[in-house]
Amino acid sequence: MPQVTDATEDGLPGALPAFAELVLDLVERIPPGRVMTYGDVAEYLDQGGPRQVGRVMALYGGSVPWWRVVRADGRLLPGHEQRALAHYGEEATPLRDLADPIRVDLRRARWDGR
DNA sequence: GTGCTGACACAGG
DNA sequence: ACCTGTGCCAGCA
Repeated sequence: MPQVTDATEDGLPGALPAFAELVLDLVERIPPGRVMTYGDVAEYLDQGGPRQVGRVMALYGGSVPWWRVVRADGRLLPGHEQRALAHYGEEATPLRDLADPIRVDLRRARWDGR
């Protein structure tokens, strides 16, 4: 059926919470070389908060370009820096440093959905 | 219903 | 650069 099932009801197995769907959809459409902060994602969706976004990413982030979602400081996910750095190299994401805590240059890489 | 947890943000030290 | 406390909201035992 061409109709889109409302995933708000998690009665079906494999169905994700509505908020999770929104977050994943948004993250998936972040263009290469760009990033969004957790707070930005929540603000863009106009619901939930940074923590909820983080939780969704922790659970389902494995299916989306999670490296395009960083902290407000531009810092990467602890433990995944190496992984994200490899992607940044491919997507030419502007970085601020390479020695100290690897940080993204939000000044240029921040994506606001436009 | 309560309480803890979490891939956060911000302010202070 | 680091850690701590507080506020925020959703999911789960």
